[in-house]
Amino acid sequence: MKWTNVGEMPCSIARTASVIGDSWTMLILRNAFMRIRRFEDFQANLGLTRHLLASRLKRLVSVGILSREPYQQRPVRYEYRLTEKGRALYPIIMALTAWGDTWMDEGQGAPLNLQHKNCGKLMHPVTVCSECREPLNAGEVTAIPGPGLSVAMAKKALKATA
Amino acid sequence: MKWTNVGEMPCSIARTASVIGDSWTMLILRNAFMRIRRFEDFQANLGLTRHLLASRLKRLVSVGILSREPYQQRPVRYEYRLTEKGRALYPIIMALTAWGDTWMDEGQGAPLNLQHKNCGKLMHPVTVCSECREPLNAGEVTAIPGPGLSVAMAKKALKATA
DNA sequence: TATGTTGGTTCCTAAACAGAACTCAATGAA
DNA sequence: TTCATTGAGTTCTGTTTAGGAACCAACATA
Repeated sequence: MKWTNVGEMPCSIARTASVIGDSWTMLILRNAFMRIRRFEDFQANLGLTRHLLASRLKRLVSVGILSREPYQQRPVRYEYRLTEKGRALYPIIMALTAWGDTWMDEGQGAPLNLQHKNCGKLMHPVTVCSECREPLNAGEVTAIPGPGLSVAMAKKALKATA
Repeated sequence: MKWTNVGEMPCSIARTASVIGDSWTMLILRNAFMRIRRFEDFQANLGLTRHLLASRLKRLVSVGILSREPYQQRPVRYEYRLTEKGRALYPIIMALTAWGDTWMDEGQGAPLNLQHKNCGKLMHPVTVCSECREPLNAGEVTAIPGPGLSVAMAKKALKATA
């Protein structure tokens, strides 16, 4: 299967990965969350090729994660900002950070400590159940077919008939 | 910069992305969390090339996210299981799922609903502050240089001198 | 007029990927 | 005994994508 088709799978992880699963894309987003907005700044910070940066930014704009807006006229220059959809990726960024801090620190502690502005304390992100607020662990969650799945199945059946 | 060097950046997201940032890798891990363990099953489920699957599994084993263990002798056959380090990726998988459910459902609702075994309710994962337990949003967290950063900086300085 | 800034694009080469076939060892069935 | 099957890969052959560097366009500054 080509990577291009993965986004069509009836799986939220596949769909998410099809959009941000690319390696550089995650780092671009991390920089976006750190208030980096301009082409040159992304490039300088990440050191990826300009070519690749241009293509990734274009894709993120096309899926609505970033918006491209002029910040000056004459000459007109654009900057890339997270949209609401983009800002909603924050828990993913947090989860990546937390895992890296714990498991990839090479025994030297986290490169960055996190402080929650609201409560003022040094913290780390925790993923909890929306209902009982207990932390979630692997194996504690059951997946039940949802509305999006039956739609996808119906589509697939239709395709097979045609 | 080559993608290979990204893992050396003093950034937990870069380090995490260097390991699981690859598109197929995330889907392999999702399957691993769904109790898929064997080469053929991964391949049938994901439809990626055998070549690529082999290389991704090898990498995941080498970084300690999966372990490769024989499940039978004569002929000896191996299966891939999440290690503790691998199971710790669960919040990332959850965060990806939650975002996909909300933003990539194509208006048809989530493909899968999630039920928390412990409390029995349909739920979605929420990322909260470990200290005050409030949900975290973009812009509410400040990053402060941590121990891992100074170590990385010192190393870099040393390299530049040499 | 020369130089710099920003945000890209073009070109060439090197690496990675998709798809299919092939290997190998052990079993099972005819 | 011979043939087919299973599981876990590896090899082969194009096609895509990535990396690196140079180039372009529109203005601004000296």
